[in-house]
Amino acid sequence: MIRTIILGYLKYQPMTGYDLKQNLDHSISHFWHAHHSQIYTTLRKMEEEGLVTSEIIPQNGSPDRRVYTITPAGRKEVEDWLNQPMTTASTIKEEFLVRIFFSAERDPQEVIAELILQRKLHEEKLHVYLQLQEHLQNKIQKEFPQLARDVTFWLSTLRMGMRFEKMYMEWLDETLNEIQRLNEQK
Amino acid sequence: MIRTIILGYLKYQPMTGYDLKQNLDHSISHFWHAHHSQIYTTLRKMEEEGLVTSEIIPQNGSPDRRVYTITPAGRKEVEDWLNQPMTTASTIKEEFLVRIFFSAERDPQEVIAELILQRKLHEEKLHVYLQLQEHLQNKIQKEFPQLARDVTFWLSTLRMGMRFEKMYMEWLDETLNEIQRLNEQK
DNA sequence: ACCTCCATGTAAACTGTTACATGATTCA
DNA sequence: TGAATCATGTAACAGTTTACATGGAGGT
Repeated sequence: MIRTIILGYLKYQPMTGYDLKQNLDHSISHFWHAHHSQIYTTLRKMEEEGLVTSEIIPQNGSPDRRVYTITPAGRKEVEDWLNQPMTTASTIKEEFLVRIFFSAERDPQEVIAELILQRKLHEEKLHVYLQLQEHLQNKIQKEFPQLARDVTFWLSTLRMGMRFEKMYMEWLDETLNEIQRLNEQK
Repeated sequence: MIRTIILGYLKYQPMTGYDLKQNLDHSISHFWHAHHSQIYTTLRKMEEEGLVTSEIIPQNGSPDRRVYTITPAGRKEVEDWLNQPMTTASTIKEEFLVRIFFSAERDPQEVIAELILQRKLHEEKLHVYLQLQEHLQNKIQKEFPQLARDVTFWLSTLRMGMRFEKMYMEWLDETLNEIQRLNEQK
């Protein structure tokens, strides 16, 4: 997956591993996170496979920048992937739900404290998404009108992020109430 | 993670790798999926580490069953994990959002078709959750009253699943409308 | 005759995370 | 003086997926 994401970005313009990491961290990382180590090694591997080429740009002081450019073969790989529709619903991996699943015997007060903490964390995420949305709408869309169509799609994924966080918070509230009720019954 | 999940299950009763797989497939797999190969190898590793013990139960015909039992050290591992509250919001990996993120240049009709297919798939998932909910409420909860408290927590995770699928469907509808609008403008 | 279920495993490949490692510049 | 940013990489490990492999029992 990270290969496709890198290629998808390089379709816009040549970039270094560092640039890619910066870009990811403010966009796709919200639904597909990657460490810089993975990005650098994947870029090297893709260069061997002829999907990207690289050129070293010397810097005054500090390490040289290695700028990667997508090749026609690289373009083909992303496009083939995009043209092959997804026929399954993606499976999620949600550690917090695993915890709740096995929490029946835990001290309810500790479970409640954990739910409250999660609520705070998800609220913060929602806040980040709201700011990103504003940034996309008020800066990117105006400064780069040629990206208008792309921004529409980026905003869609952001709206999913916001829906997700709101839904998560509602569920946390619901679960909190339920555990409190369970506690009072005894 | 799969280690903890296995231990969490073995706390209820001794089980074989096969049993674990069956159980997972109808519960936790909705938010943490595992293949049988991983379960079998993890069980072996955990036996070496003293977290579980195994006993072979011969079958008439067909392979023997290897039944795993949790040890005190195993119990401690799950409990320690549960007592250490989670202090981050889990990061999601949602392949479909990656696709949407990079879909600006795709043929809108194909994107729309893919959204419609996803909608169907998520509707089916919701349906499965509804059936599981009914099963938990009307069978398990009545046949095993000693599990009442556990069932409450299991139902909570199911409700998250249902909220998630509903939210996803709403987002798909929203996105579908938006792409259609985008298309008509041109 | 064929499919599904029961039941177990190994091996290889792929993917992802954590830790180690360096070093200049800029800002508080 | 110390932290953050720019900029790159390697190595070891952990976790996950895919493919290969076997074979009886019971139902259609």
